[in-house]
Order: sequence, then C-alpha cells, then structure tokens
Amino acid sequence: MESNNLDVNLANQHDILRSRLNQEGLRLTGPRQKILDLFVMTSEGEHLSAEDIYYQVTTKGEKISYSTIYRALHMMVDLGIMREVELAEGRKYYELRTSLAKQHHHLVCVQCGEVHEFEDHRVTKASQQETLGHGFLLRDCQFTVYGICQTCQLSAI
Amino acid sequence: MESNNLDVNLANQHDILRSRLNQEGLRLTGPRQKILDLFVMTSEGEHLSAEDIYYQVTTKGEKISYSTIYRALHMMVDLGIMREVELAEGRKYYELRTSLAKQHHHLVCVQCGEVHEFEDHRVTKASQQETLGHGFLLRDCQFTVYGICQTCQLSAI
DNA sequence: TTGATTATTGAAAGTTATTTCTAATAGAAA
DNA sequence: TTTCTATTAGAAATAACTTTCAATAATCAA
Repeated sequence: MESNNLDVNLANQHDILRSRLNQEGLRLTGPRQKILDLFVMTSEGEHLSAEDIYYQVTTKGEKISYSTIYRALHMMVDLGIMREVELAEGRKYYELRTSLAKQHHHLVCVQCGEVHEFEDHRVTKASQQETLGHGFLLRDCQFTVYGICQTCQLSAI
Repeated sequence: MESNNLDVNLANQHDILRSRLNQEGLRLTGPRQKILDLFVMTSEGEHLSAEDIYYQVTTKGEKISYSTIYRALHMMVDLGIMREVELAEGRKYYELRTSLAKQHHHLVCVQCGEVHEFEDHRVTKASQQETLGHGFLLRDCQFTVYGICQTCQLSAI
C-alpha cells in the first residue's frame, strides 16, 4: 500500500510526504518534517510516544508544542503512514507503517516494558480470514503478548 | 486456572469469590457483588466499561461511585478473575476471564464499534511460542482486528 | 452475638494524556 | 509576490482515571 522504503534519504522522504499531503490539501510543515525524521531515524523495534517526540525535539534545542505533535500523529495515522500501538499502559506509541505482508506484532514485558517485535504469518492470516468471514474491510490488527521477561522473573526473588 | 462456570447461580458465585478474596485478606462487599453480577449476567461477546457499570448500577436505583468501580475492576484483574481489553479508543473494557485454552479475540468495527468474538488456536499457539522463545512468562495476550463492518461500508456511499 | 480490627466506601480533589481554542504565522497556488 | 487558508504555539479545557480521607461495614476472635 504505502511505499515506505526506509533507505531513501530524508530529502526524498520529505518530497514523497509533501506530495502525499498536498494531494489532500494538507501542507508539509517544519514540525511535521521533524517528526517524520525522528521516526525514519528510529531503529526498528523502537516506538515513540508524544512525550518521546517532545523530548527528542526539544533536546536538540528546537521548539515544538504537544498540540502540534498530536495533530501530526493523527494526520499521519489517517493517511496510513503511521500506526498507533498499545504497548505500555496509559499512553499511545507510534511507528511507521509497513505493508500488511510484513506486519509485525509485539511481545511486551509488563514489568520493565521491554518490547520485542515478531512476525507471524499465522496471525496475519487469521486477521484476514476473520475480516473476510464477517464481511469486514480490514483496516489494521494488533497482536500484543504480555508477559514477564527473564530478567524480571529473576529479580522477583 | 479459574473455575468460571457461568451457569452456577449467583449465590454460589458470591461464595466462590468471597473465599478467593478472603484468602488474600480482601472482602466481598456489596458493590463488588453488584459488579460481579453484572458481568455474570452479561451475555458473551459483551464487554463493560467503568461507565457502563456505573449506569447499569445507578439505573436500578442503587448507588455506586467511580472510585469503587475502578478499584474493584483492578482488584479482579489482579486476581485473574477479569481481563482488561482495548476495544474502542480512549477507554478500557472488562470481561470475565476464561482459561487460556478457550481464549478469544476481537474483531471491531472502527466506525460503529460492533464487536465480534472469535477463537483461533493459531493465535493462541503463536503467543505461547513467542513467550517461550524469549524466555517470557506468559501473562495474557490480546489480538484485536480493526475493520469496517458491512453496514458501515454500505452507509458510507 | 458482639466488639475490635482494618479493608472498603463515597465524595471531592488531584493527575495526566490528549484535545480544543485562538490569534499569529507560514506553506502553496496563482 | 500576494492571497488564501492550513498550521502553529500556548493556554485552557476535557476525559478517564486515581488518590485522599473521614465514615462505614466485612471479617475475625471471643
């Protein structure tokens, strides 16, 4: 669906995003570029919350407001560029969206918050079959496994 | 793990819950009984939020406070009697917990909120394998498929 | 059964992630 | 450029919980 080649350079990413936004009468602004850059530079398996974004931007000496961050995130989710994931309690995390085929899922330690990503074609297939069976149009699916990691098991003597 | 036979009568359910609570130095109080009763009487596939509970209790002319509801829900989740599920945005839903073997998952319409429950042993197996592979102790898993139901597809002409 | 102990309750105040509001700013099309 | 209007920052508002605390009530022991 989306052509999210993470290896094209940032300028290129900006052009792609700009035309995608302009199609919809939206604009590629400075804050939106900064936010996208953070995600492009974030290694796979890492996820950013609004607060993470706020601190990463302001730590560089630049300014941004939370309202801008939230609006940009929602916009990119609506456009299908990003995905909202539920990892820890009480806040939302975001990641760049990849195609359905290489959709990944999350294994989360409920104590320390450690997150592993994994792929499982059975899960992907299950989501497709289930939507088909009920006449639904598939939008997204989230498979999150909660457990306690080895480190936390040991430290809970 | 838990013996949640939904067909035993309420008085029996209360006795079971009471001894379970007393084991931990906790008490079975009026509000807790009312909340449990709502869940026992709720048909499968339905889920209750704190607000749902508040309205169902107060509509009967009885009183309850949100703090009591939230405290009771957390307690029952901690005891493994209930499960917290993420269905719609912005709030949490709760359901009685069944054994891992017959763990079910959710197909949600992102427009109207319609929820279907389904079981899929492949998903259950995937969660077990993934936790095992990383040395995690499995606590729970949530598989939620988001889509648009047939009715909403048609009404979006 | 009765009283002592202490978990639990309701009401109100507090918290926190997110959203809305508004005047000022700045992309993009002409 | 200039015009049009999407977007911004910052502050105020919201919504879903959570905490606090004095009053109440479930349980245990006698």
